[in-house]
Amino acid sequence: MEKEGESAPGPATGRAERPPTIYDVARAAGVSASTVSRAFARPGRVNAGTVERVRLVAAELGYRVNPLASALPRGRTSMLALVVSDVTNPVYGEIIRGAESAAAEADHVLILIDAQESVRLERGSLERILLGVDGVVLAGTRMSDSAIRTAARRRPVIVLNRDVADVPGIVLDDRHAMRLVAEHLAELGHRDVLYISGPEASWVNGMRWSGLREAAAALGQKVQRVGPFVPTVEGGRRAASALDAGRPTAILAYNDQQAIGLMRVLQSRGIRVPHDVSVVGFDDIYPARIVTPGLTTVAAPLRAQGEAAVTALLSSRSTPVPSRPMTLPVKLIVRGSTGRRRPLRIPPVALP
Amino acid sequence: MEKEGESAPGPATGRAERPPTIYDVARAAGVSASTVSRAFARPGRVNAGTVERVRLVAAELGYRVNPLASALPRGRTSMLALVVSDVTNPVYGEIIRGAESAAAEADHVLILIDAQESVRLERGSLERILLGVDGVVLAGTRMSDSAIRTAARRRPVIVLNRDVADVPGIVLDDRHAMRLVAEHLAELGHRDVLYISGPEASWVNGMRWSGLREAAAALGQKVQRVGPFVPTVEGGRRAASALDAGRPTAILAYNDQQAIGLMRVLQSRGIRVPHDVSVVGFDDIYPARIVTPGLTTVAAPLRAQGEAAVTALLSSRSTPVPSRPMTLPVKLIVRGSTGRRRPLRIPPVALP
DNA sequence: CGTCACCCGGCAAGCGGTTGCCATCAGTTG
DNA sequence: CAACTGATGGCAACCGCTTGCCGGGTGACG
Repeated sequence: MEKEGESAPGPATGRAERPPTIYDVARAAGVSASTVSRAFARPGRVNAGTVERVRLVAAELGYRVNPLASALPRGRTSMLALVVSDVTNPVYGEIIRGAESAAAEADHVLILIDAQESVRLERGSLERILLGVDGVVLAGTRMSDSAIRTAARRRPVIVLNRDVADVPGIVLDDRHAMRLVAEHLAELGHRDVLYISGPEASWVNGMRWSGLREAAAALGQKVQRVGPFVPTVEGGRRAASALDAGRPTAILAYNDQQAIGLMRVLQSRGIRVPHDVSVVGFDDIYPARIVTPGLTTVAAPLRAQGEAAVTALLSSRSTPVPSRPMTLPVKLIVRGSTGRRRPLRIPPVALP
Repeated sequence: MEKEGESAPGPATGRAERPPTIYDVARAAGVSASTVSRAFARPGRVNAGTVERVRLVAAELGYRVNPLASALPRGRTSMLALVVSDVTNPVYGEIIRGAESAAAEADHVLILIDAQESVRLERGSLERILLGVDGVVLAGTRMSDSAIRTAARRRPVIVLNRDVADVPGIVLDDRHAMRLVAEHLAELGHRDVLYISGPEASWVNGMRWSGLREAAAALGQKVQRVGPFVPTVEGGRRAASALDAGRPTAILAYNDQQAIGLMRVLQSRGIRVPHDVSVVGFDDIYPARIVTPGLTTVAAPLRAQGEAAVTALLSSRSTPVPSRPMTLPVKLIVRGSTGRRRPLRIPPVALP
């Protein structure tokens, strides 16, 4: 692709003209179309000299193999899809990166679909491209288990952070994460923890809540939860209004976005973090380290998750579906938003 | 390997089996394949009752039109590509949203390509999908003008924030933006402004710098610039080391990411923003409003830009290429990072 | 010098839809 | 009642590329 036969015959800069096909190249090179095809698809099958000649002529003509046409008989497109529930969520940035690089390495292109938090849109887009790709990674999908299974029956699918029967998945060790959080808070003296729920349809939300309860129970902490709230900064802001409930000294949000939104409202109300209340997030997205104070949060190996997803997808043609999803490790990143427990004084607040 | 002519509209949850084609549906519905094709592609062309019957049978069989197969003879895939230089940059979030919704409205799917700041990857991916989509939006591309033109010759292309001859583009009113910034700073008494450069290859970087110089000259301000620095938070951090140069009382960064990185370093050095120095960004990405102090920045109509790009792309088949790129308006969002000029005292700093 | 295993290029049958063109057929029109 | 028209469905030729199969040409081997 660096040679780039820029010397295209059609100097017109307007719209596309009919691009050359293998037949055009074949004629110009004095060989048959099959030879041209082979020269590109399986060079070893053709005499080296012929390959070179064909390639040369092709370059002169500005020929490129038409991916659609070649995908049809082959049955494979060399394209993978990554469906995310919301591209504007920084969590996906790293996942995308990981997936993209693994795909590139395997000589596939990764196409990204943004569901914009809409199940309808998600299903629609998925439906449209499903047959056009070699496999799909579902990240943060809002679709039902059965819808996911239906898709998985038609093309290899791998789900992130969710356990769908018969569909391979990659999840985080939420249970362990919750233990880390509970222990950290316990060490700081916190005995009342509030959990801010994410979407009800979220599998991880359930995992985190039950993991937190379990860990807290083992440490003698009391936990409560409020929600659900949307997994965005705005959701965190809204959650602030539920704070009087339970008088927690520490709050764990479903994700960093919520935690950040929450902190902002608290601070604007004069409630100091972590002096008056500690806040913990989940994901360790970039903004978590630029807010003041820095957000204590659970770091997930997002990039690795993206890579693993694509790798698993590509190997799934040969490997049988493992019955249990792959679990990735997490760690706690302690920053400024958590501190020693203080006498509580959170006044009831209401949204403006 | 999938000949396996087993019976089975099989409920198996394994890998994909050979999906039904229009021929299968045709046989089951007692019509010809063309009728099935038309029942989906142009329902008006077939008797309403027949359409319904075909659709019913198709649903039972689980038939879906194969997008690849239908795209081949039609020459159109109903897919548009949006190539961004770096998905993790929040700027693109809104652009993607806008593009996505405009595409969805036109019944197209938007596929996203992340160039990961790599020209090689960008060209490679573009090359791979160019013939597989109906058009491409290039956002923040690092490719050369000639490479862009070459692509534009093969498929409709539209560039964002760049003016490439013969290729339609959508840019922001950088000149006006710079005037707004200069005036705002002038009102606050600033007479020395430092511009932090973005990538040299960036067209907008040049536009902004010249726009700033022009506006500043008209207001009797002195401007200097340092750089280039990468357009990320990290780039902003690095730029902090160049601050002693020129002793500015106000700094304009290439984008918000840099501005944020810069602010963080300044603050960690005990330099107060805006008390000691004012900072202005560009783009108005989400983090700009969650940092402390809030970042004064130029707001670009990103979403509208994404929408306009797709709209222009879809209509480009009929409309000739406008000689001048479309220009979108901008406005200045004043937050806490800019304030009245104070007696200067920025000590030289060096990176750790 | 006859055989045989390769090497190589060509032929042609698809892959799954789309669509121009034609044949029907029923309903109109004069 | 004949000529005419519009609605429908089928036929078959692609779209551009892949690939199983075939056969001529060669060098190696016996």
